[in-house]
Amino acid sequence: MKDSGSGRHTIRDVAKAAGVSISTASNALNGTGRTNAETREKVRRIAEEIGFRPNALARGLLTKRSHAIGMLTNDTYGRLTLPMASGVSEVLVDHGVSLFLCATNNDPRLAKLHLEALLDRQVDGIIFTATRIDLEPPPELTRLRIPVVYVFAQGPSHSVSFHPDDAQGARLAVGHLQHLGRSRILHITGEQNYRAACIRAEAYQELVGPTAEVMFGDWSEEWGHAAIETVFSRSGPKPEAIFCGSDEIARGVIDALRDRNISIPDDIAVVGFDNWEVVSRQTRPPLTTVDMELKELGHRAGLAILGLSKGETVQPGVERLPCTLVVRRSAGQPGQS
Amino acid sequence: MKDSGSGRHTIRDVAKAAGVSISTASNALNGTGRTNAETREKVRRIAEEIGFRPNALARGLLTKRSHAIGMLTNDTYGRLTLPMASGVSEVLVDHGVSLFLCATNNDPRLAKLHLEALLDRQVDGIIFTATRIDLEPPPELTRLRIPVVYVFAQGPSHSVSFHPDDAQGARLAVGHLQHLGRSRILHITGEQNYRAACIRAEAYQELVGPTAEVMFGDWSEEWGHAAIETVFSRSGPKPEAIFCGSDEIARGVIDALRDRNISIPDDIAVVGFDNWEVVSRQTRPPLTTVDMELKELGHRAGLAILGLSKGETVQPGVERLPCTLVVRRSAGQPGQS
DNA sequence: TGTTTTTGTTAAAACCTTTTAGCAACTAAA
DNA sequence: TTTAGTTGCTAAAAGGTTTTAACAAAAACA
Repeated sequence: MKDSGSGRHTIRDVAKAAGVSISTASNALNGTGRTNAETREKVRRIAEEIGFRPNALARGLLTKRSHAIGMLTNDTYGRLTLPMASGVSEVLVDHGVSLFLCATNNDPRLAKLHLEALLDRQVDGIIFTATRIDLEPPPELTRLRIPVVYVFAQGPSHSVSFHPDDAQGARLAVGHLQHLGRSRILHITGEQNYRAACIRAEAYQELVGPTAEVMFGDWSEEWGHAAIETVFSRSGPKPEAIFCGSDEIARGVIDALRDRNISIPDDIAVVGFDNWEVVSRQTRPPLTTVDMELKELGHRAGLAILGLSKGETVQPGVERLPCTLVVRRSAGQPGQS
Repeated sequence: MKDSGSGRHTIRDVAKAAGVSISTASNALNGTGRTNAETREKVRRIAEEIGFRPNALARGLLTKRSHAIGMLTNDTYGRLTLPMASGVSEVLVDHGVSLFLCATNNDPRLAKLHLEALLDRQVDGIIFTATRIDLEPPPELTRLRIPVVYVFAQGPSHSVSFHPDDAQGARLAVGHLQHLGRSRILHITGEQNYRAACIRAEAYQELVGPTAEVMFGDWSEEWGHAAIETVFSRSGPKPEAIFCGSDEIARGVIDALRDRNISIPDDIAVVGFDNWEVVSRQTRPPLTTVDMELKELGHRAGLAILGLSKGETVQPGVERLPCTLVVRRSAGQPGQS
């Protein structure tokens, strides 16, 4: 079975080898139209034999579905979007859909360039991702004729978006601490211009009540250190527990507490947020933290964009997916409530 | 200018509006064939006006160049491949080429699925990435008619691949330590079945001579701790400096040394490898470490696959890109040699 | 003036597939 | 035996672009 010119076999080769017309071959392979069972089998066998695979470009051109979707991500492959993207990819590949990855580096010019390229390629849909709240999604996105799904990001009012349930996650963490009998609970978290930080802080305040105190800073380990410095350089009662806005912050907090010979969790219990294992597994003691189930988030977003691109309707609005609590040793033992 | 059916404008719309034939429009837009300067301008102006953009599927179908390349990556978005991928993407987008991201999760079935999808889409080339040495690239890769570039991974003998120059990076680190007057230098590194680990270890041994000692383990912070435990639980002279195979290991090492009240860098100087800023910036003291210039690596790989896909020839073999040393405080002050 | 060259334009083919409409042959009903 | 319906197959159109070959008109040459 010799190559004909360009390389890959076309459906024409299959048809010729099977002694049928191109249309029959197509029908047989796709199970469309009317075909004799016998010829159908024959065509399929031959296609298999010569390793025929349909040209996705030609197919897409005709059917107007490219079976590709684009993902625009503004942070350069942060640890949030990537496990999520992996979840998206998992879902898509099972449906024969491929994923274009576009990193925009927060550069609007680049975002536009990527978006145009995606449209030129006739992608069936776009997933837009951004963690910062102060960066608006490009307004062109709302005027597209293809579906858009937002993850971590706020789309326009009638759009479809997926977020971790930050409030529920915060309640999980705080509730766990309260259940351990701690009542003076401090919240050390990241930048206030991240919506997630605010939502978590609010849920925390609601649960803790008047003694609640939120310290905003940035998302770094350093800030965790600095915050502890502040707390211990001022007078007044010290907290019995600290709920941190990220695992990195928690790591800084834990290190700073250890420097002060404060026992964790006996003197102060600590809970993080992210379950970024490379951090949460390595703190001493290992960190009890909130897992945002990023992969599942990706699954859901993938299924949504897949459905939308097929013309199915998907419940619009913000869907918030539940977080889970991963109990390690920085706040109560697994077995001890 | 009304939408015609499916949505986007076609070159037919441009031609009609400009009062010329489709071929003239195409020639004018692409600068091919012979066209009167005046008509050329007119066509271009009109195309701009109505926002015409050529359908990449149709173009690709005809020209046999899809202007897309695929990236097969076996580790689920590790911190090595991703900055690299970002570099690839940067180069590609400037040439109007898009990137398919395929995460294979070390699953050969998934790898095959992704590879087939990429071929169906007529990608112009493939970048294959894998950090583990014990996992062979799928053998199908060598039989493709499109170019393949390997990064971090070993391709077949006559293929094109890019690696960080691990040996040079190791020499940079060890040389720096020696320059600071340290001679008893220990090397604590990761798994022996990573080629990078072996190369670095060898370069280290060559430079340090008979007193060299390599401790293989895994790539975790925990192993850094454990290694120090071992070193200090046995008799004999202690090292004056430690060259670590990764920043994570270095972090474990530094923490363990601090626990023992050993001053860094005065008693023992420490150098890492990776410059993973989220780690290296946060150790106390901040970590002097080797940067593999991953983005640059991506640039080079992107340019290579781009050139190859245009039919240019690219020097085959393994190209190793120089690492740089980032001097922080864990091994000598910047100003003090 | 007649011949060749150059210039600007275009119709048509090609890329590979899916889908529509139609054709022939056969079967079932009248 | 005619009519209607079914079955299996195929030619042709369509999708949007690039490219080839051809054509007319104008320009250059003899």
